[in-house]
Amino acid sequence: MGSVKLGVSAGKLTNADADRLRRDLDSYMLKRGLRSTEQRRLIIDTFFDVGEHITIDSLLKQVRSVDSRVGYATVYRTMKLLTESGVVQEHKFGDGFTRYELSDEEHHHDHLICLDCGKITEFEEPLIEELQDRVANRYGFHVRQHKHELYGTCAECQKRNARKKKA
Amino acid sequence: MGSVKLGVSAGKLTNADADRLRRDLDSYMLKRGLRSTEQRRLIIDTFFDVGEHITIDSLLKQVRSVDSRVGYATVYRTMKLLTESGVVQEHKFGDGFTRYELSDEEHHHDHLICLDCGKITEFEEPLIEELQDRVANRYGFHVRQHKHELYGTCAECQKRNARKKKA
DNA sequence: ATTATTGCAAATATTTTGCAATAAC
DNA sequence: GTTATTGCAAAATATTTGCAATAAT
Repeated sequence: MGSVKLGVSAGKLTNADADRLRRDLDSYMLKRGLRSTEQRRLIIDTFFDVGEHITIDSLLKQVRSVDSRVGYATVYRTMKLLTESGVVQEHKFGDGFTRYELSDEEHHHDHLICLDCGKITEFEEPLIEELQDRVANRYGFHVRQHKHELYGTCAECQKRNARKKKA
Repeated sequence: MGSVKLGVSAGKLTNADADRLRRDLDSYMLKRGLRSTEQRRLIIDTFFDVGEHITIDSLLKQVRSVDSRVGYATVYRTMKLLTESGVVQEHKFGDGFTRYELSDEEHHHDHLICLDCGKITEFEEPLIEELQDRVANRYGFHVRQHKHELYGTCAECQKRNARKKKA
């Protein structure tokens, strides 16, 4: 809502990466004869601005602060479109809300999810990916996508909890 | 349904492990004054028999083949009880159904999920767990649980698909 | 002019819950 | 006898869909 908008960042991606994704999306839409509507542009722009792990609800709120008439089915449909185009990835971290983030093919990352405050942190660990491939090979399994999520308590919440205990 | 029942196995766990889990459950229920009803016994016995990655639907079907009057809310409530006691673990593999399996504290395992046939295979890889702990340490993150799932195509489905392509 | 898209409301699908009846302690 | 548990139906939750109106091509 009253949040500070930078209008520059798209999460941890560089502007060049974000631009590439936008071009990917354009060509995807062109190929299928999909149309560029006011709503889609607004939703997509808002998402690229806010990025990182946003929920439909939160995205809709931001979108409606600009155009209050946008329906939530449109947001769902637009995010589905983005997902199908490969430009964004869906995540379900178990709180019941689907979250979306821009794809980053170069640097695949996974997630730490704090069960206390909900904060989501990204991590990269190529060695894990390597071992994972080796495991898949053992079973002759062809990996198309994967999910590696650590659930627990983030550093800040641990500190906060320790303080609370003392008091 | 007409499936072969061994009446022995509880997935990959040994009988000793399964027995320990049952004792854990008993003491958990005793401590909280929870009651052993006919329905609960039936549901729990059926689950211990069938085990591994079963869904509520499938479990209810098996239970109803013995006692057709059991309601599905009872199955949900019983599985929630088992989960809260720590005896079973819930998994959501993304097909919309929650699956349950007996906890195995000794040998933690993760999953390969075939997107073609739905087969779920377990794997163990202590080195990944180790690296994972190291990652968590980097962030001062305290891991309480984790999820490592590889989605793709299993060996059999790859073969089957190759055959189909030829034909 | 054709047809993709929108917004609404209704439908889905899984899980949860309120409540009166029942059964375990 | 007290209170946890059951089964049913209704509610809750997130997402999807049918459809008439609208807008992009």
